[in-house]
Amino acid sequence: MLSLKKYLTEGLLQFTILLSLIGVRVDVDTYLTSQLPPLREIILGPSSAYTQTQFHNLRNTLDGYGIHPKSIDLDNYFTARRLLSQVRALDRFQVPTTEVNAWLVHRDPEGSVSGSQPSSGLALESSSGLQDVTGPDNGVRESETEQGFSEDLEDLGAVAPPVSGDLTKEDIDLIDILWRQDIDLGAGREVFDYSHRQKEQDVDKELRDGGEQADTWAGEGAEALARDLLVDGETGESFPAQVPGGEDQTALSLEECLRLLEATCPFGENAEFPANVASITEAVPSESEPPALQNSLLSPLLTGTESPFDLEQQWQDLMSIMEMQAMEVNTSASEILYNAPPGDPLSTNYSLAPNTPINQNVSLHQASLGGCSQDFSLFSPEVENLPVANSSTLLPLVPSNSTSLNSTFSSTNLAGLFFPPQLNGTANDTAGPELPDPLGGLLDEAMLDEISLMDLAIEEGFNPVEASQLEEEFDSDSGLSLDSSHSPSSLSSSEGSSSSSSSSSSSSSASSSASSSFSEEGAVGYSSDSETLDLEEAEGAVGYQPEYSKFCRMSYQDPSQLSCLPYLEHVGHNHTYNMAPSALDSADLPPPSTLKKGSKEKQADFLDKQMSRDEHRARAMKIPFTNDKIINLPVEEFNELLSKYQLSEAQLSLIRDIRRRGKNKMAAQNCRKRKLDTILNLERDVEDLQRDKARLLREKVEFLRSLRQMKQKVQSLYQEVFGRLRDENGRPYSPSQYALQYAGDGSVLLIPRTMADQQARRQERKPKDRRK
DNA sequence: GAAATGTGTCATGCC
DNA sequence: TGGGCATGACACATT
Repeated sequence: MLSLKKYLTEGLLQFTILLSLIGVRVDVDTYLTSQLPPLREIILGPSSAYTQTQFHNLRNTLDGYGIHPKSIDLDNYFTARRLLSQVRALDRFQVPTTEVNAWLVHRDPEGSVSGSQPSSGLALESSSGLQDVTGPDNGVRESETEQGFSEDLEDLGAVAPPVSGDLTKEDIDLIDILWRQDIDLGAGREVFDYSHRQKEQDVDKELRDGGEQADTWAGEGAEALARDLLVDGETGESFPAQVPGGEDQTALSLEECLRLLEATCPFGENAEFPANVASITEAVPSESEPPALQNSLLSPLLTGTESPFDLEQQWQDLMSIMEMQAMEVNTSASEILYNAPPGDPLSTNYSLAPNTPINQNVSLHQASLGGCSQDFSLFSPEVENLPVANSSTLLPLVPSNSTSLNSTFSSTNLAGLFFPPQLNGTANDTAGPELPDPLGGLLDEAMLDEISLMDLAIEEGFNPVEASQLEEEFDSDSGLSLDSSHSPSSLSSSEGSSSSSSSSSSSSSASSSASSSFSEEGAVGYSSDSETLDLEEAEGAVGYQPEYSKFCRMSYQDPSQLSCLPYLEHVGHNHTYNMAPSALDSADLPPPSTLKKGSKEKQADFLDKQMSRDEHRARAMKIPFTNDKIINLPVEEFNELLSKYQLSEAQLSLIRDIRRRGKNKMAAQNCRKRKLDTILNLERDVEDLQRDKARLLREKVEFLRSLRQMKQKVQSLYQEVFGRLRDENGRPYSPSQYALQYAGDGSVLLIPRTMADQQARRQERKPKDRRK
């Protein structure tokens, strides 16, 4: 999440500045797809909703087991997790909007990427920007890009005031947003102001001189904070007010980007994405074909038997494939994307789907890559030699009974999905448009299978947003509530409560909550009406040892660092699922040094606040053993323990309640943990299924391509054979009167066209009947 | 102040 | 039958 945040922020800022420099107003929110969190959240930090659930999600992941959420080792874990997810992401095809932006900015300088390169189909397969996003060297490139942005941003942060003089108001606003982000990360705007920081240090010095020993931690914390602010550990941003050469770098970066924009300006104005393929084809540098040749595009395979199609279903099929591409198309999918057969409308739509993230920035795409022609040039070179199957030329060539199909497809060029232009392009004049389709039935069957496959895929519709969110969840290292407790506000409030007497606001609130719960419990029959919270009395309880088991219960592995800090005492959530009580006990023991500092009263007050209600009750009832024992001892030992003491009925009742509640509490924790595990497992399963689905769809596309190639071969052979046939007079047969018929034994027969049509119709009915 | 989330507790059912 | 566990539901605290 942080990397996304950083990446988005940096990319958006730089890009918006560039656009604003050329007078284009940018509403950055519109560039965010639904799979990204709101811009505000990305810039200002994740919401609490995200931060709170991270513990469980991470802890419950396979490699997250054993790491306590409050453990400082979690940082290492998060780092490892992030790296792991980056590695895993290598086989994903995800095109966040801003990544496309970065690709654009970095494409042009390489020079004229163009859509006119003859071998771009292959060349771009290895070097196209989209491929870069997921390619093996993606990490390197991305990091380079990120670094570039980061440097620029650092410079912006460092020298923003002088630069902003030349910037527009929007630029300043964006820089302001960045500052706010830094503020959110703990660095105030004044951090950028050297004089202000100096002032702050002076104030700190004064405070230290004042000799506030109780605030030692705060002073050190503030000092450390001030030190840390120089380099933000979270984002890697540097905040120093002066960075040598920073201004030059910024200027260079802006200049470079301006150059890019100048180069792409003509396309940049064309912000509107072409709504259909027809408009795209206009942009394609297509070679004009003579009408005769275009007429030959019609395949004899395209007989009326292939219509009518369910157009809506076809469209849904395409959308499902596009969805797949948007959600999770891995490298091989992108390979398909750019290796698809010429004119493959699937591929065309991959690039042009209005719902894909790429198209959010389509104008930019066009800007730097020379318009949509790039999309076509990405395919195999053959397509460039073909007239892009303009439906308007295709339309009249199709047999009359399929006009409905083509009239609908005419605007979208979808017909090519099932009627490959490549196939059409190889047709010769002799075959002509009126050649029969001897394989019509067979291929129809295949098509029907395709469609049913697509149906299957559509029914499994999945949400790309979820996958990305899931990844973000796994990747996020901002979910530590410890972090939130480090905030200045919590620091100050906890300081106040810890340094004050037992009547401090926080302690009184804790006490009041405890006492209120007593009365509440009393109302439901617990024998705790007369319980008091008098600590002195409790300490005098028979055999009662003030246990530290719940002292600083928020801590875990390093109590000396994390526990017992005053600012942690209001962290309400425990997150100690599955922790053995003994582990909790040993881990929760406060270091002696901490105990030395406070007076007895403070300790008692603190203990009092940390104790659970049942501990309060046990203390009040003078229960002679610890709650841990009550809860965790086996039944036999527990009964033995009870028999050792002379306990009143009320005490026994309380002990049994404590045991019951304690057991139930652990059970509830386990139950919740199991729930979370189940959810995570389900998420993983969904991911796996989505991956399988994407793979199947890719395979289907491959099969379609193979089928198309087979059709082409068959068509070529058909035309060749038919063209060589001569009647007894040595004249070629007319394709309007005769057709070749493939027999079951492999022989080929020349039959009258009428007969062939009848057979074709018969074969058309067969699959329909089978469907019924 | 509302919503989301975490936690403790109770009731209930099952083993 | 009692103990323990699992879980839904609820209340409350916290964010």
